[in-house]
Amino acid sequence: MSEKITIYDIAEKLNITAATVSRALNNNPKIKESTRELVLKTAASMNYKQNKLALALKSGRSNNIGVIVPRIDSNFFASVIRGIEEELHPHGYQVIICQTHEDPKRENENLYTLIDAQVDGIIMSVTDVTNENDGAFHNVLQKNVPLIFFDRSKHIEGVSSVTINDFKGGYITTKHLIDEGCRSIAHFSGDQSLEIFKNRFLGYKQALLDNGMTFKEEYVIRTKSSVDAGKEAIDTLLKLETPPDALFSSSDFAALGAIQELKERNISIPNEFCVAGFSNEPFTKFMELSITSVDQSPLEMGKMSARVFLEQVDKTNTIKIEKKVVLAPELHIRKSSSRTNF
Amino acid sequence: MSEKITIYDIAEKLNITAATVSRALNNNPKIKESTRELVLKTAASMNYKQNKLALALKSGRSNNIGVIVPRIDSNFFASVIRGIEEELHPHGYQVIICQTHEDPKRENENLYTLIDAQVDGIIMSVTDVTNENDGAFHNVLQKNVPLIFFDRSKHIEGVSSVTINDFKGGYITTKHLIDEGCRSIAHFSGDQSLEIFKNRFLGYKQALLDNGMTFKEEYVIRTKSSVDAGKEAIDTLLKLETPPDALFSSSDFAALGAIQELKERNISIPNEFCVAGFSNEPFTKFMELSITSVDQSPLEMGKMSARVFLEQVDKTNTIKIEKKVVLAPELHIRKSSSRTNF
DNA sequence: TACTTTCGTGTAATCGATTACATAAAAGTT
DNA sequence: AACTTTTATGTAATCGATTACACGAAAGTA
Repeated sequence: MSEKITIYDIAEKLNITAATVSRALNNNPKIKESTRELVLKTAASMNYKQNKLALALKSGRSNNIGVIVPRIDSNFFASVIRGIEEELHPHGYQVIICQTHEDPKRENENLYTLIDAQVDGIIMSVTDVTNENDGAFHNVLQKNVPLIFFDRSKHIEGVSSVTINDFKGGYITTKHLIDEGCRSIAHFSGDQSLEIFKNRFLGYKQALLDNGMTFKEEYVIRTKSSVDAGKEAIDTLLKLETPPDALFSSSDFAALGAIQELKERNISIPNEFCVAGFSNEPFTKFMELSITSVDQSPLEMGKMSARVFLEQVDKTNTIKIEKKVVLAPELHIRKSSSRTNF
Repeated sequence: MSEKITIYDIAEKLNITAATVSRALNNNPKIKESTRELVLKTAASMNYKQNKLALALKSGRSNNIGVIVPRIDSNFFASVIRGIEEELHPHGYQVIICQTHEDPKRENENLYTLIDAQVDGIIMSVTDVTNENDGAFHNVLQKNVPLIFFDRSKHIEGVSSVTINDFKGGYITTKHLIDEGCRSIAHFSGDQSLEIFKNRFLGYKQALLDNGMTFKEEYVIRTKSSVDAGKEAIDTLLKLETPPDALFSSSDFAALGAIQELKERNISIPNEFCVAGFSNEPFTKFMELSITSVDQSPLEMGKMSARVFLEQVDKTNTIKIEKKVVLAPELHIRKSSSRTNF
């Protein structure tokens, strides 16, 4: 019933060799037109399907690309993956998904597994920069498999990356809050070992200094990216002697937590307190009190990563290309920080 | 540099044959303990990695499973995929993602591509039941590749499915609205050719009838799953001679649109009007006016689908098993429909 | 001692497709 | 006619691993 038709079956039926069949199917110009047509017709009638595994083994290319993300069920990562899939699909690549759950061990394991599976490239967002076990990464590079980081990257020679300008994201958001009249702006930061959070913080700080405002260490709180973490953090800030009157959060979820807590205390947003987040999660624009946030254009990031991969995949044996693409962040100003008009 | 170490390299180094190396690596009991240890040690020192493609070609199993979804960047599908990945990862399977964008042509194409890629199984959510081109599906079944539908399924003999009890979801939600004192409940439905929407509608209708309320055709509106579609639809309803005082929407997004429009008209929720959605999208619980919604436990649905696949994958040559798993929906009651206490 | 088992390893086919090289037939050239 | 070139196809190796079968050596049995 489930007969697997191979080129040998076709060859046998037509009394020719598999080599001829293969050539006919691949439009090799050395094949007589009549035989080609005959082979093509026979192949179709026998419902022949090329075995990609055999092809992959022979050619050394699997036409699969691995994508490693902390988790897939976050709007940001899902959108990036969507971008990657859409850009790569027309080129015949399939996307294999791996999750790390922020565990460096899983990250290494995934890298090894993907290499074992002979993927033609790996696009990933790093989990933990402090992961000292570079072995897995070097294993990838040594095998000449193109490696591309997106969003969260690591400094490894010969590795391309697609990120957004997080510094600018932090800067323009903070500047916006200043423009709205906020005078003491706090910041929720993330794991400072990750470049993205460090740069958002640096952009925030620079914007303060450039606009004649003082930077206060106590206004910077390291939080996890969750609603509860945001509630806790804002609580700490409000207990200060001189509490802030605005917040730039590196996480939309933490920003939401802060907003919920502020409302609880009857602090009016945006009049008494302005809030801005980061990532432009879908809910930020759905809220009644919509939340200002920085968009990272994840779809574009995914597509760009895929394009960088495509550029590299064929040249992999020549020179190591190291391409750093930096996308521009886009601030979406919404009610949570709009004192002027809305 | 990027030397690919094979069992032949190990064999050569040790002056034995590749067969022996293979057997040693696979813990074949016929191998002398000393040789096994020697091979294992040498393999490790040479950094040998088994070529999965060769293995796949030989064994006919790729250890890849294909997942087809309309789109990946929706919380529901992303969560299902997460569940699948987490359940299958320990078994050594990799997950290949395909998107259909609700296009039956893409659906067929993806099916063929996955079969070409020799996946060991396919887990999918159908795009369009009216898709008459069953060829792709039968091609899968004929090749004895386990096929599992989740959420949106199609009636095909020999195909297992994992769904939720949408009828019950519609029923309990409608009953809840009745219990809150609503007397004329409207319904936003989706594409009635999809079982899920038909069943939610039927559950809604039955709940009305069981509770002595009249079912009105004019209260049922077919909408797309978007905020704008919800706004439009509620507008239509409010123009009726006797407008409804509650809404059960098959889509959270449409429910949100309705809520935004109701607020615009200063209709108080939940006092004057109750709203409930479906899918339990993250934003429904984040809103200040949180939205009542039916949870479909997508993570569990993904895991269950994966388990059904695992059950079938080995028995595929024996009897065709057709397993229908139906998960229970869970109503999350929130502010948008809670008149009593919150 | 002669014969049978057991053990450990080698030989070679196989999975399905591609392709360098060889070769026979056809066509072109002088 | 003799020779060269072109065309179309066949032969066989290759990608890397697995495994049925074969076989020599060691061990066990009578």
